[in-house]
Amino acid sequence: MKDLVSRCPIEEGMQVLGGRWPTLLIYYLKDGTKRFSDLRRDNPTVSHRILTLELRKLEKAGIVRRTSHEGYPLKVEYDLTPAGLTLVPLIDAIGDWWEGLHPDADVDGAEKQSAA
Amino acid sequence: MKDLVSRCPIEEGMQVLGGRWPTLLIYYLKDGTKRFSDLRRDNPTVSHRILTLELRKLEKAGIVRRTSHEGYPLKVEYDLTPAGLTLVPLIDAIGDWWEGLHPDADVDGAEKQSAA
DNA sequence: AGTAAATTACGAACATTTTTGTAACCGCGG
DNA sequence: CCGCGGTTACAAAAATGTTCGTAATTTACT
Repeated sequence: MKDLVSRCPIEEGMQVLGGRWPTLLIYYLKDGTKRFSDLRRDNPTVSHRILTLELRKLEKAGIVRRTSHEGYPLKVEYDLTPAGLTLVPLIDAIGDWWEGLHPDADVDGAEKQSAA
Repeated sequence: MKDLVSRCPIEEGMQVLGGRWPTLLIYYLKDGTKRFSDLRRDNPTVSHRILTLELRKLEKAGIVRRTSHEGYPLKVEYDLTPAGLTLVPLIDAIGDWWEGLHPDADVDGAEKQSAA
């Protein structure tokens, strides 16, 4: 997603939220403050480089806050900003919408038996 | 966005809506039925191949409906399904949220003079 | 006690994978 | 011969992953 093609706030917002990780990260941060390594452990499928990049992007967008503590061992904490918190119900709504549209359809192919 | 890392409906929904085009297309279709070439003209920055792909993805997701008319010259019409229509206010909400978070901040670098 | 190794949170270089674009082609009618 | 609405093959670009290195402190081991 290199650049925008319009000045639509929807497009701008989706550029930040659009990828695979942003909503996931927001969801993990919903539970409260997390350290970088916590987030790494929470979703091991994201590389630390991308995790860093995504967190920075969310930080720059004003969705998460990064708090770097001085001492050693290093400690950096991430949590949602107030704006990030207000976003949560909105992406929740999209989840609900999707769930209503595709009721319990498993996209991946697991759990084939529905009525046992 | 190759595959999902969770069975979260939010992630599944975002996988469909996530790119640059889906929300744009939904917005153009909000105005009513459009032909393929209309959509091409509406956003000339998308290649026709990707437009086809995106439209098909949205169709498969149940967001847009594709109606192929028989005769010649060819005529294919696209419009939002009821589910697609219910989605509109949700992505609107995201746009509003973003706008509230970044009030008239131009992300691109244009109109530098704010207080003339 | 002294040294190697792990942890912590990254940054940078390079490799791979995924996405998007380009160009050509299709059948057919105006 | 172009336009409609695509599809296919190939090419470019973008996203993501992998690996190595950093600074300082704790832990592990001998």
